Amino acid sequence: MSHTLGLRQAQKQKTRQALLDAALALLEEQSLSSLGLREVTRAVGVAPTAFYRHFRSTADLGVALVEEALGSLHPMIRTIVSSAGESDQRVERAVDLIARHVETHPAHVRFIARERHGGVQSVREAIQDQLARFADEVKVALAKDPISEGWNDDDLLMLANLYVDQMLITASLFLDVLEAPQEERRRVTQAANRRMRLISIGREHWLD
Amino acid sequence: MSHTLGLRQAQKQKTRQALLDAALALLEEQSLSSLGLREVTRAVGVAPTAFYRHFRSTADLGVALVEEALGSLHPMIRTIVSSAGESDQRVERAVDLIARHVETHPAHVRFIARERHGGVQSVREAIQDQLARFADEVKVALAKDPISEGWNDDDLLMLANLYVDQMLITASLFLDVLEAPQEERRRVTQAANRRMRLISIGREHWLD
DNA sequence: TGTACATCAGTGAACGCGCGTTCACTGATGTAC
DNA sequence: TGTACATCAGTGAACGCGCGTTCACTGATGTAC
Repeated sequence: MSHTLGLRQAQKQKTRQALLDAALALLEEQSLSSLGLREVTRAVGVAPTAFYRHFRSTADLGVALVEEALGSLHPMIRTIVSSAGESDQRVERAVDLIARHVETHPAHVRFIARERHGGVQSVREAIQDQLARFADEVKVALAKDPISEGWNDDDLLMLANLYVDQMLITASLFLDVLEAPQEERRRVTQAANRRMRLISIGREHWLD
Repeated sequence: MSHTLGLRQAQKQKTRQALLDAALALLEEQSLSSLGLREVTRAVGVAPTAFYRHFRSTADLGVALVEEALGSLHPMIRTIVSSAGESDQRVERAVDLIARHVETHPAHVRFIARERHGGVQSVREAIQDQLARFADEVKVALAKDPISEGWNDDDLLMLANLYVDQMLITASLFLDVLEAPQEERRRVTQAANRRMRLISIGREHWLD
């Protein structure tokens, strides 16, 4: 028999998740630095004091949201960078994966885009940490690619960071057209594809 | 004789500018959506009610800050894109200009990076508007460059947007190392140069 | 299985505080003659 | 130049409100025997 959580622990997790979910929803229309603890508990339907059983502050909750939002991205990153095939097809597949992720996790993406340069230091740092990890993962994957033969470490990391930033920019562009007609979303997709393709071309001729 | 402002108008402008300056300073450590009108007037040394003589709300003040911050960038953009010479030298000059701008206007740069995806809609829109104008300026300049022969309009705009985003990312990287030892700032400069160079290379081979 | 005690997630009252906004005001500046 | 009146940037008191945090509490869940 596996060790299940126990009623008390399970209920606690449920409340904690409800607080995270409510906060994420409230953060669609404001920044973390203006999010109130009472707002969050009100949305969940618990007493304000219950908040302290789970988080020290809204900044602390924000750090937890970073883990939630960017933790779920690791698998996607891996899928993208390990994808095989012709260059243009890989680009299209990557952009498509990003578009799908934005459609399924819009609030997470908005949160990261907003708080990456936001007003709460601990959250900014948590995001930078995770993005640095992504860049490292991407770098390792790039190093394995035959195209990268002869590349030095600094250049690989540079390209990895460029890809990560590009991924975030692309995600944020898709966010802006989430509710827009398909025609406009198509235009964003094509612009994103072209951007990525230009970077790929630069990559292919880097050592010329 | 030119028409000077009159004592009353001049004093009003001075107070208004003091409010903008105080707000910009306060925004180094928080987001606009949590900036209080009383905070700003307290920092300036006027009564809270004086605020309303100049702005309807802090969001309104934010829009004014966008004009101030991005208005001052137009000349820099023009200098960068109209610069002549060998590709690598142009890249270095551009990165250097960005670094200098960040050193002389750190608070403006931070404000734009923070509020570009921040929690106040009217400010986000004002920033997107100005960035779209930048992209258009850059596009026009790119079109004049012989390298762009054979490029279609969509691709020119794509590249212009890529440059504008890259400029902001670079500026934000310099912001993070403003207080760091010169060695680290040098590393950021070189990484930024490499990024821009890779994009240049992609540009040169776009029509291959 | 039953009992006695410990734990602890969530409660609810209370606090002092700073907020945005209103209002009637003051007094220096501007204008008309 | 002087006078009488209008304008309006900035004032200061007052308001109702929601905030974060404290505290002692309750009662369901967990544990030891």
